[in-house]
Amino acid sequence: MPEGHVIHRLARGLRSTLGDAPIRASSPQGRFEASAALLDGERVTRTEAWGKYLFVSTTGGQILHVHLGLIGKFRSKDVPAPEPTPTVRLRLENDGGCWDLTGPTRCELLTPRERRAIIERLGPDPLRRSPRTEVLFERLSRTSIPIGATLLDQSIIAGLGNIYRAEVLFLCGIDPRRPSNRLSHEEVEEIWEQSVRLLRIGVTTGSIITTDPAEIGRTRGRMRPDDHLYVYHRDHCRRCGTELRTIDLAGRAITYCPVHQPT
DNA sequence: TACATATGATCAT
DNA sequence: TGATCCTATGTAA
Repeated sequence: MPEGHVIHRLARGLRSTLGDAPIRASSPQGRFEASAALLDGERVTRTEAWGKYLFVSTTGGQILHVHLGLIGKFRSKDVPAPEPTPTVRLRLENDGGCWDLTGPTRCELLTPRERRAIIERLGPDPLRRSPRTEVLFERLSRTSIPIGATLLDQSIIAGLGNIYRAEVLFLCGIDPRRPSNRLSHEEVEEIWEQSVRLLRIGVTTGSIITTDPAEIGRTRGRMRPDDHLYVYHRDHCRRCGTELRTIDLAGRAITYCPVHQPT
């Protein structure tokens, strides 16, 4: 489930379980064997997430870069760890924990320069402090590409994926087809604030939850998955029941509510 | 069994 | 815009 919140959780999880002890690194699948050998015996010094990009630095100066893509997973296993499945590209483990990476779109060792190049081409990450709405507004104001498409562009805002883009636009009441440069300053601010809020909930809970429990009136106890979202992958609006519309933007399907997101 | 699908990005045309 | 990469899961045949 890789949108930005997952990567930030991974950064924390890897750091806290692997701690400062030397790690064993291996590539049961074989495609990362030579690089894994360079990580083997090192200690993790830093883990960081920038949008959906994960970096793990080690004492020996290695920088591991992982991007999960659409189907990648970095799973935590209890130690002592079970035999890895044949698809595990990379296993990192020590007495504190074990992590199995499968299906990544990127798994590579980078130089500091290469790492910097990746980070520099990313837009502001709502889960980080630094740049804020001004940067986002400036970038959106330069293009007439629909806002539903630009929110997926990691060089404009880093960390949102196909679920968050649909839910953020719903909560902001913005039609995804609207040209990016026709958003008001206030609307861009709200997009940023909602992104920050929702991604933080994602980091805390591990799930993408955008609905307000008070509104949904969840039947006491835990929410059902069907209660988590307003529009993504739904047929009818979770708020008003209206039949939703689905269009293609930036090569992916986005669903919106014609009532709450008027043209 | 086989196929469709998925919370992504890149590269070729 | 389309093809491609990578894996796991659910549904259809």
